[in-house]
Amino acid sequence: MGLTVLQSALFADKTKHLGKSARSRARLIDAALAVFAREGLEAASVSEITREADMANGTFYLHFKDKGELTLVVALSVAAEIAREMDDAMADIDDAIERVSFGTRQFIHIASERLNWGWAFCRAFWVLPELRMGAGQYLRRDLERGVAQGVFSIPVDDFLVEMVGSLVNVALFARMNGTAGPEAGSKAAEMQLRLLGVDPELAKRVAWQPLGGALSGPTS
Amino acid sequence: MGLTVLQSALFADKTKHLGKSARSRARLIDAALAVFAREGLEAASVSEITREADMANGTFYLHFKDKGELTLVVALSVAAEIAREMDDAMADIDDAIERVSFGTRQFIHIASERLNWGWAFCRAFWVLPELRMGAGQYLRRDLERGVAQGVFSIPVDDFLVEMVGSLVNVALFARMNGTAGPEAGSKAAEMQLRLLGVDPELAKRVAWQPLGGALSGPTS
Amino acid sequence: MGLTVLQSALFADKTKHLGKSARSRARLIDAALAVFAREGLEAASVSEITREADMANGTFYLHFKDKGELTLVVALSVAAEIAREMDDAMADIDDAIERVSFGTRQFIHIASERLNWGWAFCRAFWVLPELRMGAGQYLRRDLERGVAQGVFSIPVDDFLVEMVGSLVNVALFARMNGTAGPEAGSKAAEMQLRLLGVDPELAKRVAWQPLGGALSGPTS
Amino acid sequence: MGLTVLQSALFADKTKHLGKSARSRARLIDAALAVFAREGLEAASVSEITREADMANGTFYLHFKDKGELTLVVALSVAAEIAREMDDAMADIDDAIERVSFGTRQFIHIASERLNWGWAFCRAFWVLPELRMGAGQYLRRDLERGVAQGVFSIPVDDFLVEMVGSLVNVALFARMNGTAGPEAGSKAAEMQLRLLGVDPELAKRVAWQPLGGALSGPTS
DNA sequence: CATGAATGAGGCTTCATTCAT
DNA sequence: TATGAATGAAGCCTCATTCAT
Repeated sequence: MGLTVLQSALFADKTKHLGKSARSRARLIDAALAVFAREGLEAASVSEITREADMANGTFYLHFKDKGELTLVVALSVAAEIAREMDDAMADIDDAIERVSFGTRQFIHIASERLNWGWAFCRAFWVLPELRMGAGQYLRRDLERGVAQGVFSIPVDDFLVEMVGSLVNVALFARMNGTAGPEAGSKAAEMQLRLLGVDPELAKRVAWQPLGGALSGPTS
Repeated sequence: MGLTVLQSALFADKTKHLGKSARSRARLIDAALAVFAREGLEAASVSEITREADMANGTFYLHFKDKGELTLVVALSVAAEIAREMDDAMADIDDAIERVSFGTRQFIHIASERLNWGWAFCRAFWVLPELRMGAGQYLRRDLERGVAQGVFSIPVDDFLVEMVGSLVNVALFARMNGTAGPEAGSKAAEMQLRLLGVDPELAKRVAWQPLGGALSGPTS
Repeated sequence: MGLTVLQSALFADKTKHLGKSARSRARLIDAALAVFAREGLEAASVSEITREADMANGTFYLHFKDKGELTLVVALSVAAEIAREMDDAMADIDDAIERVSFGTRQFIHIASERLNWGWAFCRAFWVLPELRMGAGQYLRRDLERGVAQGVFSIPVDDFLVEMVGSLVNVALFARMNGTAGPEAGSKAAEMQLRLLGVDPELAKRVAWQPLGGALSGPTS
Repeated sequence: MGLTVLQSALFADKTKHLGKSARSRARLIDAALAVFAREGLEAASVSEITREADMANGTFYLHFKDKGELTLVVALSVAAEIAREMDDAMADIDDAIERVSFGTRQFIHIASERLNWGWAFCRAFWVLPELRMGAGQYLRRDLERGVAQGVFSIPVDDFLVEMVGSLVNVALFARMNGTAGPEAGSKAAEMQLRLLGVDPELAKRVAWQPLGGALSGPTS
């Protein structure tokens, strides 16, 4: 299960039925993802993105007001897509402990497997508050669920969400780096659960249990 | 105790007795800190830094080979200075739990109190591996101490160090943001200790106990 | 027949039928020629060239990777154009003595008559080995022809080619200087022939004979 | 007899008896020679020259008004020194043919043997009219002598001097390049003599005869 | 005389953005 | 819609020269 599952045109593929304009826009988003992943948000230039998308330089501004707008759109598109996939996969998990564990592992899995997403996400995370907010929404609900279920022993507030959420991003970063292997997700999940007050034994058990068919699921 | 304690020329102040060149260099470091804090590492331009330092553009290159060299020097200078101060303050703490707690709180305290240091550190953290490494060294020793003392129940490896370390940076970030108030340090420390396996009650007690005279120490 | 036959846009003129981009590129080449002629290769700055071409600074890099690339392109364009014209004019000259004489005279004539070419060539000659090589190819063939015809009494090698070739450049230089008048070509040709072993009387006769209609040829 | 006879401080050595100022000046000239030889006239920067001379940057302007002044002084110093040595060596040669041959061979020999002189001379030759003039003076006298002796069959004028003189420089250039070996001097001399009207057989004999003790003379 | 820090103009290059086609 | 040439501000860096010590 390597990192190099080739998979281009993630967003463009979904717009075959839409107008030409929407398709161009999607192609730009895909290209931007690739370039962001390669070079980072600031280092990516509009011309490189359009070159990657096989378009003329000026076409960019028909679809986006700004480089900044593109950045946002790309990040949120990725986040939304990941969220959608995860919602699907997690729809019938009730236990907050399992949800947090599965969510973290699954997220890291998806992001690192999907070409360009992992890096793009890492690169954008600390720069785009919108991204952190968006991701935080999901996490927060599970944390609150855990408190309600009496399994997390720590009050949920923005700060907690940021801290627990950042652990996911840091683990993803290590994964992309090569600093950490495929076990990064489990390790991160275990740490989160310990932090949240789950018994260490249980945390380890849940975080390292096989992910089930979900893994091979909607990876595209 | 707000964030706006005016305090310019942190490094320049220490070089009054040195040659003119060293003083100019220090002025550049201070100016860079200010600009990094305002705009981030990449967005800071040499001309803006020299303008901030009231120098001619070319003077910069008398003191640094490169913008990259400056970046490194600034980050490591700050890190070294913080490390020095913290070493002093922590010299006689033996208990690993206390060390981790005190270290985290004190670090956030110092960095957020010193004009520009907090932001500069946050901005540099994810961009400069050297910085993460350097900070990690210190943390790792305390984690290993905790394992040796039998108070931390999780094996120490690079990944753990990165994760626990990142919590400090994330908390500092929230502090600088205004997302978190002065209690950020205690909150972060408490979470770290929980993650490491310290009993939640103990973690809370240690993380929130008064910091002692250290706080009023060398904050400037 | 002075040196100041106004004649701008030598390359641009030939591209009226091509795309806008090619025309801009040609304008840059013409401008570069002018600036090279005025200031020399190294002293010419991109901004001065674009100013001469009435373009924005950045436009330059749409057409050339580099100042170096431009330099080469300009030198080789000129050389190629001169070579083309000379090939045309010399196609039906068989006698090596006449070829060398005519080539030298014609070259100096063309280069000194065409606005900027003379100086640009002189300025580039010692700096661009590619230019010396290219010019050397042509000369060498005529030298070898002369040996084959039994009229040149000196073995042809790289060194000889460089020496004989440099005489052309030196004469052109003197012509541009104003040190030498329009007779520079004949004088240079005569010296070359003497050097090559042609009888002095014959050398003088050939080198000074009227150039025929060629002179009034494609000087534009 | 390689090109790498180490020989630093050519001018500085002669000023031991002079004031400190004169010695510094001479050190700068030597340093400039080295840098010119390494990088060319325009590429040499004042700071590199002073660094080579182990002096402070500003000291330069105590000794020279300008970078341009230095350039001139360096070139003329070298020329004067070479001329002095050659005058010595040629004092008792009467025959113009021998003088031209010996002069050319000896000049190339000295310049290519003396560390830095060869390159510096080549690099300066086309840029400094003063240098060409100076060298031309000497050559002209021998050419006129040859005409007077009835051995050169071509009228002496500025143009001839430039052409014959340039052959020396071109040969030196090829020598420095590595394009030509130690025989460059003889080859060049032979060509000059042929050009001047000397019988090819005689030209060859004279140009290739052993140089005599002169060679081992003042080469350092 | 000498030092070496400082200056600031100017060179090369990139890039977000506009605009005529 | 799309193109791609053009723009010009801005970034990094070098270097001849000046000046306080």
